[in-house]
Amino acid sequence: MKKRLLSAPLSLAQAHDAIYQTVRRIPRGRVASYGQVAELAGLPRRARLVGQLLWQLDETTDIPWHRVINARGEISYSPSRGGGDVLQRLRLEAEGVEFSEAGRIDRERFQWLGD
DNA sequence: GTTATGACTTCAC
DNA sequence: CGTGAAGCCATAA
Repeated sequence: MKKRLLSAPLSLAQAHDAIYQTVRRIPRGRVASYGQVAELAGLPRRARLVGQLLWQLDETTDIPWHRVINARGEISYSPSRGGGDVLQRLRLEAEGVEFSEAGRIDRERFQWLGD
């Protein structure tokens, strides 16, 4: 019998699809963390995979990638994003999401709780 | 097979 | 609230 570890029922292709579908469900003006997206997609502990997938998206995608933030309620800034991180904040503010002085989002008010 | 890296998360100070 | 260390998982070399 083949070794079977906990919960890996999906192939990578299916996992990617599940994550994209989940991100698409995030309502306008709301945000979700990477870990939350992974969990809602049925992929617990795959937060880093979510980030990796979003990194592959181009500018013409219809996926609201800007509504995905880290668990601290903050945008994940990184040199590898080439300025895309700044764009993320602008897009969120355009949807009515407020940032604290420290550049953080109040999760109690703006985090998406699911459906 | 091992090692290093990263749009992450959690816990301990 | 800020920092650092450890854990985690997929990918690339």
